[in-house]
Amino acid sequence: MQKATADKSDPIAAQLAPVGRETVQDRVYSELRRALIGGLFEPSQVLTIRGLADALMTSTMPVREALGRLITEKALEALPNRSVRVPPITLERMDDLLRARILIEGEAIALAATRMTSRQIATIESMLGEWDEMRALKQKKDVDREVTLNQAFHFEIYRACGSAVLIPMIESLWLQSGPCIRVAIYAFSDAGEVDTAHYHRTIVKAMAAQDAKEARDALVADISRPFTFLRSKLEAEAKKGISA
Amino acid sequence: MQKATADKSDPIAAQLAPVGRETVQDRVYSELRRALIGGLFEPSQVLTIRGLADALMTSTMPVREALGRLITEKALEALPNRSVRVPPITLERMDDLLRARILIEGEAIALAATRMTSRQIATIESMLGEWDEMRALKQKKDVDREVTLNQAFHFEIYRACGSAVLIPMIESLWLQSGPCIRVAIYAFSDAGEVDTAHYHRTIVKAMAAQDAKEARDALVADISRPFTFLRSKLEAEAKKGISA
DNA sequence: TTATTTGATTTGTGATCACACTTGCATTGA
DNA sequence: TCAATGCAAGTGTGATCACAAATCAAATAA
Repeated sequence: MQKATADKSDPIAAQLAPVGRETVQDRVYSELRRALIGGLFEPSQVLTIRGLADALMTSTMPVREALGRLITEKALEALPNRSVRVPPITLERMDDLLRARILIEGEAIALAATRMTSRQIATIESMLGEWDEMRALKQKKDVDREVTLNQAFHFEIYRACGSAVLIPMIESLWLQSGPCIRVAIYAFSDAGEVDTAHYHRTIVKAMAAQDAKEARDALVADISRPFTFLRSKLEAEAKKGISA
Repeated sequence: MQKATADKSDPIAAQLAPVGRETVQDRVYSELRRALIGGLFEPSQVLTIRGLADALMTSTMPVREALGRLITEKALEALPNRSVRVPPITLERMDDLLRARILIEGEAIALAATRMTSRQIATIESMLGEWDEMRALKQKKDVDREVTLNQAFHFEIYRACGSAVLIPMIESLWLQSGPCIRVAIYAFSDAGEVDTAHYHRTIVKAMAAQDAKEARDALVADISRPFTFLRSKLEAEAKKGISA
């Protein structure tokens, strides 16, 4: 029908952009999302529409829509000045985020534990090797790759939980805790060893055994670590910097 | 200049809208949000930007931003046609939503159980009276008022949980389950008695006793009811309407 | 009659413009 | 010297326009 005519009249153009031509607005949204999860923006940093539009080489229109969406996800914050910024880190907010993540991601991994196929388990198992590989040449602390790999590992599991409701909520939580995590990972690198691989190994073992409770506990230990670390760091700073 | 002259020439107008002039976009967003939670849109209904702009007496600009925000909250659905619609009801989605609501709202009420002030408990207790009052003159089934009152009751409790992370998630869940709930309440009204007040009374009793476990159980019973009812209704329809 | 094509209308998307408000800086006054 | 006023640049918001894609309808051909 209409599709047939389009195919007949211009099959080549249809081939070039066959399925879902992505809109500029989606591209901008994904870009900002990735930057936020990766912690490329600093907490309390203010973002301007025109500034981002220039940086992303587009007009203001897609940017303002993307910012609006990120604000509703609480990934950004709308100030009364009508300007938007990355939410600042506070101890209360960190505890709040961690509690929500334990609750929801814990539920997701428990669901996934009984649903993951051996194919999917093999996938996350293969990801463990990349940590060792990265540790081998760790003269350069590649924080970006750490963040990316960690994200891929977790969401490969969460996707298996089979809940179209929980997964977007987890994405929103990662978006909100992104800036904190980046700060924590930097602090980690200074402090000592990055033993993410160990925690992930424990998770994989539990998933392979289809042990939901064990998997949940291992996950809680994994995601709590950067938060508790950053918490002690912030408390120490607050103690010595009360004057500020 | 333009501002100074405006302020000097018309200080009274400045008084009338002094503090937070709300943007049109926020008004549109709130409006659509209320309509969705209240179930004023039917599942699978498609919404057009220009149509809503006309209905809300504004241009397309605020509407498209509001729609974008609602899509990221999964309150609306973006079709590959680039048109948006209210997500259709499926059994899988209903179960998914109910599980998430039990998980998150259950946690919120458990937190609130230990934090509610006697002032807040008095508030929700006073809300019980409104149910009786409404039942007294229930010749006309006022679904809108039921929805509003139910929402006010629950969120008065959730607000007390003290989590700036959980509450937006609960709002998102209500947004997503709004269309289902409306259908369920209509079915309720046909089927028989609306005994929401009984469930709410049990909740208030648990909150007054600061019994987190009891409160969670009572809440689960309350929010599960419309879902299980609608579920059986949908299953019956699916059984007899396989041909369709 | 039915299927196909073609043209008109509708719709989303992106860009641009106009306006109001905020912010920051410089000039002016005490 | 310091505070206050006034001006200018910057920013968000809303409206409008231009364009491409989709949808619908009528007309035509098989």
